[in-house]
Amino acid sequence: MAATTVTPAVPRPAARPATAAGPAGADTPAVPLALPLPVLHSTVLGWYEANARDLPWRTPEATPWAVMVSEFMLQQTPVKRVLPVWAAWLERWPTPADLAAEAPGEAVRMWGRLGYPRRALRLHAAAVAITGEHGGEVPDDHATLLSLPGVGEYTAAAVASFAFRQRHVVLDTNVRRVFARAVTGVEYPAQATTAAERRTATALLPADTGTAATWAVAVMELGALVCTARGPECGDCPLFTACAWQRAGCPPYEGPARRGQSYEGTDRQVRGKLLAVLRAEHGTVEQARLDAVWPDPVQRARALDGLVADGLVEPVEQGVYRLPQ
DNA sequence: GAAGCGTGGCA
DNA sequence: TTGCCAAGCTT
Repeated sequence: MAATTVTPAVPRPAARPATAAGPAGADTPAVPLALPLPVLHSTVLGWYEANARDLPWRTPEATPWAVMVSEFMLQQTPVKRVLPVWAAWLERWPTPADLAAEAPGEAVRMWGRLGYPRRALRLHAAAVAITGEHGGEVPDDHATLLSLPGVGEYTAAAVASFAFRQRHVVLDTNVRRVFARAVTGVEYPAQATTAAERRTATALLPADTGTAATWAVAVMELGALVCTARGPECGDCPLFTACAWQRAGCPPYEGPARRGQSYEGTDRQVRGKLLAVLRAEHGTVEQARLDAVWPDPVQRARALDGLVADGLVEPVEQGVYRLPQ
């Protein structure tokens, strides 16, 4: 990093637009901020050093497996709810082989109420693959990580970056929002990740490997703590004066309506209720117990069929079910 | 590319 | 209260 002192205050940028698409438009990488790259890096990294949360999966003692478990659990679930389950999970299954030796249903049970229990099944399947095909060690390269069940582009980059300190573009919802505001000048990113976003993130990634790894987690943390979806704390933001959205006067979001996920009355809700019964029961469960959770028999049957199809529930005999063995 | 997939907290 | 959001992945 440059010898310049890391100060919270950012030099006041020139009076030209913060973002300038190149002459060729969308195919040209956006010019990142009205801020030299080294200054941007030291500003965000300095902020991170002073404000990062002490999360257990960020400690030096955290194994790659511990990092990977945290990434699975954090897919769409807030940190606060993940913390206790993560700790219990790693106490019980300190290595992939420990989990792989158990029935998948035990993973579903331990998952508790984190939501999206298919993640538990995929984490178990990933542990089986790691144990059987990778010598019991979490793979350290992006492509191999990507081949594991439940590991997509984000998770592969996150594990490679956080657990193995590699240099990868880590694009999650936090990072996308920070760049949407600071670089592009809009309140929210598009629904799906675009090539332009990836170019921007690539252009901003520090060249040094170790610095890049810290940068990735630092930008995520900024999005999680300051540049939040609702009620961002712009007054506390290290990028306040450089932020394109701020300089544009914080224009409200204008894109298509962000899809709200309805829940009440959906199959998802029924699946959740059915699985809650199965999780609480350590043996088999009779049909009548399941029938009690939802009045509509058609929807109930559809939800149960879906759970069976997903491998989250195992039919034992006619009218008897259990978590998968 | 859009839809489906849990759950809880907060404004 | 209701709607929105939370370190996405799979089909």
